[in-house]
Amino acid sequence: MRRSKQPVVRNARACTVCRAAKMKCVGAEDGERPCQRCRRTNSECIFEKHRRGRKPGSKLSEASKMLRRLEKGLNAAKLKQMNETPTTPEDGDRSDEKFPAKLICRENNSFFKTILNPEHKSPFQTTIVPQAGNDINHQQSRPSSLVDGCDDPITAGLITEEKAQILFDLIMLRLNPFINLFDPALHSADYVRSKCPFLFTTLMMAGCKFFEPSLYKDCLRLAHDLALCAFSKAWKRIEVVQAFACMTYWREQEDNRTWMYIGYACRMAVELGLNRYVENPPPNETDFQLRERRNRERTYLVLFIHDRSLSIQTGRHWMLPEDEFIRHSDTWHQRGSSSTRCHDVVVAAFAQLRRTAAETTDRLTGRSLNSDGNGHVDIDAALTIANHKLSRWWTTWEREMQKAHGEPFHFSFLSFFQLYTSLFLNSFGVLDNVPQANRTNNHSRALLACYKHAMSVLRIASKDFRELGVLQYGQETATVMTAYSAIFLLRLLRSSSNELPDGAASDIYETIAQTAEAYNTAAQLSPTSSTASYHARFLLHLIHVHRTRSGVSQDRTQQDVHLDPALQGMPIID
DNA sequence: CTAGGATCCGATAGGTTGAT
DNA sequence: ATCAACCTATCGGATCCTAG
Repeated sequence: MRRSKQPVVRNARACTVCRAAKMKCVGAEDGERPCQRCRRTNSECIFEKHRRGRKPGSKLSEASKMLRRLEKGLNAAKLKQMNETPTTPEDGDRSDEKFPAKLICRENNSFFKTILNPEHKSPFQTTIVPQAGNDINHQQSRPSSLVDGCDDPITAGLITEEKAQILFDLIMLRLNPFINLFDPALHSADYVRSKCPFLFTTLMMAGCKFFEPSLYKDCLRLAHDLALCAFSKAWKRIEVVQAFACMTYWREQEDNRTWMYIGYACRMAVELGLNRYVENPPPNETDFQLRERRNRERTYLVLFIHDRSLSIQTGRHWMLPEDEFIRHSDTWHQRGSSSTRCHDVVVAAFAQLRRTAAETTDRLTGRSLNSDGNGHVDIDAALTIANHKLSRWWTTWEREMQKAHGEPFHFSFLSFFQLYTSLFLNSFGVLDNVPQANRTNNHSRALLACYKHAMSVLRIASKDFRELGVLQYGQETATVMTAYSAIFLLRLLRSSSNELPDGAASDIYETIAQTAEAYNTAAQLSPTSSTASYHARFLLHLIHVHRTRSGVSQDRTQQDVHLDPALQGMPIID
């Protein structure tokens, strides 16, 4: 094209409005005034940080690399090499202390390496290579009940329609409050089944995990078959996005496809335009259309939240940007039909919580534009702002939840995530490598905040959730949060016990033990789900190792390091 | 060097206005 | 009502840009 003639020094930036309009963005060069288009249309002229360049661990690029290798006949050699190379989280350099995955992996590298581990090769990657270039669009409106030779639990004869109804109700009642992805008024068993057998099967699988253990294994197999089918046939619809998300919420330890599933779901969500922001919904929209639109929006928000949580847990870069839709999500819960749903309040609240967390993390790790340009990061200032925002967040969302007539669970749930976020962010202010003599007031303020928040996280799990009888239904994220809190507390005890309040040591031990006990009780309630009992043993193991290391006997430490509660079938202490 | 996101040209659809 | 002229929004796709 003619543009290639001279170097065209253009600003290389377009505001969100021009970007959406795909038009040249002129008139905002000074960074002060809005651009011509925004001035004309009277819209907010916002410039976002660009996201160009390859993303770390891009699955698509892996797939196309794989294709090339196959073409060149190097397939065998490369596969062999891959099998020999152990999976290593690649970015060892960046703010190593702060991401839960890194902390948890060091404390106990066998239990969590599967939960959080990013990179294991999935069978899909090697067996199914997406057909690059082949047309995408004609699969759009599929699947109906028995597609492509894949059964759902009903056609497979595992579950009767009546039982499916009951399971569905239980899922909506017990599991949905943790993920807030579904609208029971829209998502009936029939609706989901007619829309997408993959989602239907995935939900049945989750339901069986807790309420019909004898069928769990079979349903899980069907769900995996359908996931494979969804990959290979490139099904593209919102229910597939939801199904992939659901595949990760209550997964087993040995299943390490979280990143791949969520990555795929995020990509599809964007391709489907689930994040399309409509300021004014069409005037003649029926209630059903409204629910379907809200369903799309909710799915995107839930994915955004999940994506950011994973990013914080693992230190990987997030996939979904903070776009216009997300920026307007603080009132999303109010834009439903008549009365506000508590579930929607949770979704809107969490989206804001993630925004604050992301913004602060960027600032703390120096990725933000706001740091002073010399690479210096003012941790204390960033934490002051963050803590202020977090307490405002709580005031706002406690009130919104009251307006929506939330139940005790909803308040505990909001608090659980807020406290964890506070813990995570304030942990940036607790620097182990600074000698105690050089530590400042800010340091001990952050340290005490972490102590308080971590204890509260564990108490919500061990008291509130336990008393409500819902601990076992919590998704993986909740387990990771309690693990991180416990590990963090024990680390504080080891490195800074003299800065903690009196009796902190016994309080910490007791609280972790109570959490373990609560998980143990939860485990009895859902016998096929190994997650809760593994987690209980993991927590007890932490205390045990900590006591052994810091206490009298040190001759068993070597052995303890290799003791893995996830693999050993025995209780660790009494 | 490459993948994939950003930019924005240019074609076009659809709306508005004024002359007939 | 019909039509031309003009205006604006939309979006496919060529090209540019940047991180891995």
